Amino acid sequence: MTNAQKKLQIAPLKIAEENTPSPIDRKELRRNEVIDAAIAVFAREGFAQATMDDVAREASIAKGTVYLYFKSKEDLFRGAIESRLVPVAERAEASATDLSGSATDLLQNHIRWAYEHIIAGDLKHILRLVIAEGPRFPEIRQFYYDNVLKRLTTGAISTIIDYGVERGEFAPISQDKIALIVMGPAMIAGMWKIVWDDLDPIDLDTYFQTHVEVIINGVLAK
Amino acid sequence: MTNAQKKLQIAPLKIAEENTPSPIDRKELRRNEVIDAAIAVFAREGFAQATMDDVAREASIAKGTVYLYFKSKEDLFRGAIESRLVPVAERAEASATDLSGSATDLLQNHIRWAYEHIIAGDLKHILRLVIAEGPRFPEIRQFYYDNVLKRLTTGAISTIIDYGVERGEFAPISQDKIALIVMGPAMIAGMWKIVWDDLDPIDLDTYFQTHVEVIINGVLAK
Amino acid sequence: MTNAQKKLQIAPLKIAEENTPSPIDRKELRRNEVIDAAIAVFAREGFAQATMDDVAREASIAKGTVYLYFKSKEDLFRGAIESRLVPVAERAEASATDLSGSATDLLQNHIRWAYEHIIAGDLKHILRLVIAEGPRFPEIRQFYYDNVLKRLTTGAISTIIDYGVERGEFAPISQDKIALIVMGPAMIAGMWKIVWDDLDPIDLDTYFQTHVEVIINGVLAK
Amino acid sequence: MTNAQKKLQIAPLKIAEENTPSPIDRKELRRNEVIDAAIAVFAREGFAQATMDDVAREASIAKGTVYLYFKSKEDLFRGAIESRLVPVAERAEASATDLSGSATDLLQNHIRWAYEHIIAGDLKHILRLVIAEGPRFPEIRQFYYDNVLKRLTTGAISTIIDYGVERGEFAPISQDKIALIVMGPAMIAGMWKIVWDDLDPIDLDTYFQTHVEVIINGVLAK
DNA sequence: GATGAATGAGATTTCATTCAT
DNA sequence: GATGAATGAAATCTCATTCAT
Repeated sequence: MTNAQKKLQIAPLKIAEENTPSPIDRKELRRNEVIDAAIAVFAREGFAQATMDDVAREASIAKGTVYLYFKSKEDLFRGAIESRLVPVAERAEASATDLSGSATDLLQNHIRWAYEHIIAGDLKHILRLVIAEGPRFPEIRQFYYDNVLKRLTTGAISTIIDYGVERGEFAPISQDKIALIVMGPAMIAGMWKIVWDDLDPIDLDTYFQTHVEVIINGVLAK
Repeated sequence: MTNAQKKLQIAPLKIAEENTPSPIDRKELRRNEVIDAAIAVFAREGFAQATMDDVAREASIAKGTVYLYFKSKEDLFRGAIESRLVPVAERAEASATDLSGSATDLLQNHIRWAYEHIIAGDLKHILRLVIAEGPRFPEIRQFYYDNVLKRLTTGAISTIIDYGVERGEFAPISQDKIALIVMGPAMIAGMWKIVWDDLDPIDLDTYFQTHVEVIINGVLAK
Repeated sequence: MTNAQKKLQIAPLKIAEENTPSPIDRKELRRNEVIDAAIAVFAREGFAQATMDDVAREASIAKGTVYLYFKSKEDLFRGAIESRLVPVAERAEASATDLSGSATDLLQNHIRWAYEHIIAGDLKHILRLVIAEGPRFPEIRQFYYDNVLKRLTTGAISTIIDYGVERGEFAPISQDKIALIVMGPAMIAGMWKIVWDDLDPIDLDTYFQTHVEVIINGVLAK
Repeated sequence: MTNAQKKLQIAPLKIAEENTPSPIDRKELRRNEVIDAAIAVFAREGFAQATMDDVAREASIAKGTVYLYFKSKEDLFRGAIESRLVPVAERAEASATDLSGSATDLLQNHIRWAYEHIIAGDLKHILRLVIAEGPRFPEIRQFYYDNVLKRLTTGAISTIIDYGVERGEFAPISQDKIALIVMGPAMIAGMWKIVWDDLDPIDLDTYFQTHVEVIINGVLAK
């Protein structure tokens, strides 16, 4: 693509539609506000300790209103977590498609992506909630497995590893949970940031560097 | 009474009476029973969802009896977790004293120890409880940090790594949380066994093997 | 819309709807219902023996509803007693303003007022509750002192006595608790009516007569 | 009685019997210790708030031991109060026997006695307990009435007043509760000392003086 | 007789959920 | 649709009473 072409390419105007959104959009919008509030409260308090009042207050609505969008507290918990995981799942899906070039680079980029989007962002709280409440919420546990962990273990990372092994770039590894070994240090860093960071903070940049070095050295063919 | 008489006085044989322990022992014993029950219930239900009735029923005692040993549910939670961590802390303390021979072997043994005692045993539940409830229980978070994590990060593993680096056996690594990177895969495997093992089980033996291989290759000097 | 139109716009008549009070009024109303029930129950059972269930049942509402208006049983006790004392305090305040004419008449009227409003009415129960629970409720003790007893001892009666002494109508008396001596017989009659009246009833009319005669004879200058 | 006689009158030696009292005495002794502890605790906490543990601790015995002497908390309350009232009742009985000399003096001495033994001593706490709990303990209410109030209203004071009226010393008064009017200021002073004395203390000496002056002036014939 | 661990009924309080306005 | 007052089931915790030692 030349510069000339670039200049001609004009994105369509994004006109901010401030005026009344359609009823459906409005409902969707409000639902999302409730979810945002719910995630904030659940992350802060945990599922059992959080109250519907907390959620309503966080969303600046009345308690009864929450029940217009979710039929129970459990339903809200499931809905909130699931809605947050969908984008991750989609991106995770997309990311492992083009297997080309250095497997080392692919792996490193993938780990970086996890740090940037999960560990440094809000999604680490979802992981913690699932670890904390998963045993009591089979649906959530299942959903997290289907959308995150399965994609991790049988998808993305696992695929890259296989690709690296095929190329002779990585040592031969036959371990269906290799993705957990590769990503474990990142996940634990996320938990640490939530629970212990104020006692003894992790510097994510250097931690990430060391993590990548150790793991990639660890899988490289000798 | 004369000295002669004194000398003749022979203390009666102390026959170990197994059936009636001293009151102090009995109290300690009962306290431990309550703790065992509490750990089981908290591991199953989480702190907030667990009820004192559950704990009492698990220990086959009346609800009020629990309050003879712990003054509140929170106190029971703290007491139970702390009592379970003391032995770990002590063993962890002792384990890193003799730095001799191959750093690789030392490291491998240490990782094996963690799998055998924490991941394969009950202690993984403690880790999960601390991740789940830590933010709401500063004392527990602190206690876990002081007795487990600090010993892990600044003690044991960290010491072995330094030793390996000095010997030229390991590549130079300067990362204060290296222990987390080294142990992360094990910790996450523990969480997995609690939450997702029935959906997709981890074979701990082979997982451990791969974990050790990758990590030790990862830290070895080239 | 033009100005002309605006002028023609006439606000609809506000017909006082007695059946649907404003939300604020309703809330205040309900709060008062709870207080009425609470006073009845506390007077009957005392603070410690009264249960929140009793109060709720007396008010014909659910147990939880009481907690919408008072955050604890103690709070309800304080709130109920204080709300009952405000009118007394206000009237007591107003009553001692016009010092004119016979001090004897003023004093007699004041004692009569106490019999009519405190001893014959419900307020004697408040006095009993404060005597019974005061030591454990510093705030209530203080509140009763500030609003009733201080006004009695340094206000009202005390002022009338001083006025009578100045006029030469009463014998010189210097006793800061004279009001207690003057009102003591009435207060004790109130306690009697609550505790022993069914065993041996007091005829308040003649008791009041004798009380006034003795006390006024007692303070008159000879 | 002459001085000589006085000197000759020698009280018998009171030999302290430190060695094991008879079983019956010992039981009585222990029972009294429990009662002392109970009175102290009930006075401090009220009936409902006091716990059997408090009483046992105050008496330095085990909780179960209290039940060897009293079959329930209510029984202990009744027993403790009644045991404390017996001496008062007996003395009150004895005190009104010799009607001779000035009725004014008799009355004054009787009021003084009340201040010295009831208001300044511990017995004011019994009065408060009966006012506080009487409605819920018919037996106690009855007992206090029979042993204290009836003797007060139909006995002692009442008799002195009648005697004074007959002598022409007192104005004619026909009021069966005159004793309450006469003693009311003292009783209220007792309640004040328990509940409000730290906020605004009563000086009992001058209060007593004024009380006597006002009441005796109040009943004197003009 | 004395102990104090154990009991369990009953109290206070919370909070998810409903529903009249 | 939105509200928030009302509900009542269920939780924590207390404590009078019992009873094995």
